[in-house]
Amino acid sequence: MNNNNNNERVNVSDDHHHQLGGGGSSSSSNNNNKKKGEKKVRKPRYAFQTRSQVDILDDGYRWRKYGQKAVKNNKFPRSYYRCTHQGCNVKKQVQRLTKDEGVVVTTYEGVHTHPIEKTTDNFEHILSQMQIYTPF
DNA sequence: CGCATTTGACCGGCGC
DNA sequence: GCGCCGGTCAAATGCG
Repeated sequence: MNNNNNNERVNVSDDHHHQLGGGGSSSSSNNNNKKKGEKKVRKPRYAFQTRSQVDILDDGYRWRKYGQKAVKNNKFPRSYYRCTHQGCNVKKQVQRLTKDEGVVVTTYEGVHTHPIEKTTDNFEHILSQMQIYTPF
């Protein structure tokens, strides 16, 4: 997010005709790869397994869905959410189990840099049944 | 009027 | 080298 409306992507061909992915643009002279030497900020990944009927679990933060794609392993599509807070680049991934439609796997990436907005009573109930998997 | 949500397209990496 | 998979962005629309 961040402001700045100058978000124009350098499109060599302005063709807005549908083009198959992959082909088309590319093969251009690129070079400027300004990379900010950030410290190795490792983003821990936390996976929570919860039993819920809806994908939208309010854990007290604001989430904005930014994509939805179906994986081959799962019959249901995967939902991608992102925290809409300033400086809070936390990503959330929700996936439903094919075998158990009532089971939802929520994977959190990163850590929140701001206090919780609110604590949902339901959220506490979810915490009670949710199991945390931390492979890192 | 603002923002969150939705869909499509595209890119990038990896496998074969 | 190309194909497939997975992931993210981007614009438009609807709702509050």
